[in-house]
Amino acid sequence: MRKAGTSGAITRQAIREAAIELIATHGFESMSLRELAAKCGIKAGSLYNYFGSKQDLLRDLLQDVMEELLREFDEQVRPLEGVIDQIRAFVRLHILFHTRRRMEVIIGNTELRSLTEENYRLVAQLRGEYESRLRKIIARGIELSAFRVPDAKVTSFMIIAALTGVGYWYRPNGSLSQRKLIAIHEQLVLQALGVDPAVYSSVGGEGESETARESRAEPADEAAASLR
Amino acid sequence: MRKAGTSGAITRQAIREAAIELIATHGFESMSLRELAAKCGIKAGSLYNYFGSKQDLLRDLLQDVMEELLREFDEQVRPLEGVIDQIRAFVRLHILFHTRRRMEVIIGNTELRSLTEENYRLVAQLRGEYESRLRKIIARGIELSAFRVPDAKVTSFMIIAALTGVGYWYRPNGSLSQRKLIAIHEQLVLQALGVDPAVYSSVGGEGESETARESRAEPADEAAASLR
Amino acid sequence: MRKAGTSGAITRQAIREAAIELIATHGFESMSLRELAAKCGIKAGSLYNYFGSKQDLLRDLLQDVMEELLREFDEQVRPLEGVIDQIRAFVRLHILFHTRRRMEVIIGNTELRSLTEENYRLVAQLRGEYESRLRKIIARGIELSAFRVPDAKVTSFMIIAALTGVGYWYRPNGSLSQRKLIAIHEQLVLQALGVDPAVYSSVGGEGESETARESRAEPADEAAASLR
Amino acid sequence: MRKAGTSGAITRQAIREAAIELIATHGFESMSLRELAAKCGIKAGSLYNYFGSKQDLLRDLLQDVMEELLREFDEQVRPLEGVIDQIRAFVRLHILFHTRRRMEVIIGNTELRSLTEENYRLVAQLRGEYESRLRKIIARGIELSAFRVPDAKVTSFMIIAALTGVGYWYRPNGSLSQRKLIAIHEQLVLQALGVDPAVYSSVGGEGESETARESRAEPADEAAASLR
DNA sequence: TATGAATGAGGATTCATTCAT
DNA sequence: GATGAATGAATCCTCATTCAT
Repeated sequence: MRKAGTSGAITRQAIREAAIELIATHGFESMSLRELAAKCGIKAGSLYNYFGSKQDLLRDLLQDVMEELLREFDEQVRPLEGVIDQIRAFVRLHILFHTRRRMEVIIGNTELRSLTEENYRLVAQLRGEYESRLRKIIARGIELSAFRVPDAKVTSFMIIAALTGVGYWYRPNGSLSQRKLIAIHEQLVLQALGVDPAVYSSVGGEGESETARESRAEPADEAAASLR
Repeated sequence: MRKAGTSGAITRQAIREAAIELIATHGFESMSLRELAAKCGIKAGSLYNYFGSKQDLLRDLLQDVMEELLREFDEQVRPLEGVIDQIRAFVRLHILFHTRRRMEVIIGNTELRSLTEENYRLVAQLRGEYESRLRKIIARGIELSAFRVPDAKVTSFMIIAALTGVGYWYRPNGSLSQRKLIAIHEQLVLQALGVDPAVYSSVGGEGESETARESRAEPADEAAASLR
Repeated sequence: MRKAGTSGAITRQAIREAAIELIATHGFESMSLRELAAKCGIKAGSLYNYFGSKQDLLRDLLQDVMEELLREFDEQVRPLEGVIDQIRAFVRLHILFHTRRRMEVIIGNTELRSLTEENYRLVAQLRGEYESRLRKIIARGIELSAFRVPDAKVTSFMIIAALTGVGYWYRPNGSLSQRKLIAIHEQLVLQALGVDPAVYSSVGGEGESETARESRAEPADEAAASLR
Repeated sequence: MRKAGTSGAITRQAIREAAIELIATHGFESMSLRELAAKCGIKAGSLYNYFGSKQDLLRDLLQDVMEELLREFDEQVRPLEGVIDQIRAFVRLHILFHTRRRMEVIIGNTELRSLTEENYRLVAQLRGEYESRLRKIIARGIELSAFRVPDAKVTSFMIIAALTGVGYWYRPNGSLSQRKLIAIHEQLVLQALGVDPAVYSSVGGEGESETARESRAEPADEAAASLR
């Protein structure tokens, strides 16, 4: 039977959003399809008009988020000239993305293990691609003597881990603005890369560091690896 | 009936180790008690001689690992005098702990959401304690003008996230030794804190930075947030 | 919406043929209407333009095949004079029908249990009719001393079972021609009825028995009660 | 929880018997495990203490019945000397087995299609073995000129089909005794094989044919391919 | 201590069927 | 005639847990 006034496209979007929230908070295995369906106002069986299996749903979510992240990288980071500007743009992109779509990103980190072997490879390849792009920037910065770090690969892992962590404790309505958040992490990352403060502070402008020092940020008391 | 030669203590230890491995690789919800029991050579029902419920088992694991981590912090970091030495010791402790007991640590990050409300509070409090200790070091470093970072809290989160990431890609038999791993991260963290290289390199000694630069590290190709 | 160029009659025939094949190979309960629809190039819901329910479809198939069989009996067997000629014609009819329409016939044997009580009675009555006609021939042959068997009813069941079995192992492109198949079974059935070989061999002509003895038949290795 | 006084062995046997009856009457696909469990006085989940899957249960039943049939063949038919005595013993064995264990035998014929490919091969091999043994007797009889039939393989299929049919219409409490049933089929089969009546009637003794002719057998009105 | 047998609740998934469009 | 979207009931199966033995 078909409810009057419903459209497939609307239901599809509702499923996507409900799934993201449920998986991010309870975990993929803990999310029952009954629960998901209820959140969308349909019955469990009807979900199968929209995906082939629970596993397919997860794969779609993880793949989509990574492809979107790569697309934004290509738009916002790749075209820039200097490595310092690229790192700045990367920090900005990563943090904005991880706060704007934090639930999807958490799923992307936490639920990899719930993918089948084949789907895992598919998504891991995209994640590898992202890390690889950062690594190339760092490697170039080392060659140009702009950065002073011993290992591009380990450094790229470290930066991604550091920035990704933000998504776990950031609260949308907290007192720490995204602008300040980005400014703080630009400084931390550039310092970690061994960039001379004289160089980067003159570029960033806007006096974020002073502002940030005054900020009365109230992030979560612990940086849990899960939502609550 | 009791199998000859088995002692409760041995079985208890076997359960602990098997559970850590299963949870780290498959996730807590995905680990069935039948599977766990089979790995220990007993039947599912017998597990209940060793714990009250699956939830209890998880709480015990998460609590134990955090208490041990705090104990090591008290021994190895707190007694030191200078904030730079303390940070160095912290990096060393955190990385050694996260590579030595990486599976327990992964569980500690990933399975928080599977704890009941009450157990979550208990474990979160311990994790908060750990982060708070690092934050105090950073705050003191800022006051002493040894560190140049805008926000102690955000910085502590960032450092913990950065170092914790190591546990996800580190492979015990990889070509990157623990010593080098620590050296690299000491440099990255101290730089991030804005410490003058002239200061810390004279202290570290042992020439890690040169060595590390030559290292042919082969960590995993992607830094997945799960074991495989 | 209506696809251009499709006509209801064509779709109706496609459904019939697809259903016969699917039921014969997978069984009625195992055939899903989605599967059936897909085989016909339509969607499941559209099937209901052609039948009232899955049960109706089954009843139609089983009823049609039995009515056709009875019609052919009336044309090819009933008009003959001698009981031996009638048995010969019966064997020929039954085998031709069971090889030509073997899938429908298999359904007729196997899926009776999937009929509702009411539909079962309807189809069983037709099947009883068919057996009853053979029984009457046999009974008349016993009276005329043409046949020497102890029980007409049991004998009729036995002959039908024997001949029906052919449909399960016969392969359309096997090396055993329908003509030989019929000749062999004519001999077996007439012998079973106790007919004097001197009598029937003179009638049959065409020298099948010699030919048949030379045949290099390769039927399936086992006579399974299902298609594969 | 364990009900006081229950034993696994008893439940196992109850499951076997209930499954045979349900599958024979409703079909394998139509038998729900809830229904099966209810018939055994347990809950559906408990069935899995006794088999790995519904498919395993079916395979076990089909395999067991064929292995038992082959065992009885080895005991009762193979040791005999003359081919006529062997055929007699075969008819007796087959009919006794197919009336005594008729429900298992029906499953064996009807549910082959519900086996997975692998299990099908396993059971089909046993069925092929049984047919092959009969074929060898017939082939020897042809060589010895004891039988006059054109094709040993087709004849073996025909005889098995003819005798197997009995299981479908035989009613345990009908007026046709097993002794008479066997006598009738001995006659039909030996006649079909072209054995001279003078030969076999002198051997069989006991005057079954007269007795049988008087019998007022009331088998089912139609010989359905399923139980009702 | 350990086990085998049981439970009851819940899991994902499939299905025939309906009906507004 | 055909479809896409929905339903509700049913499917097999798995699970943590219990308890008499």
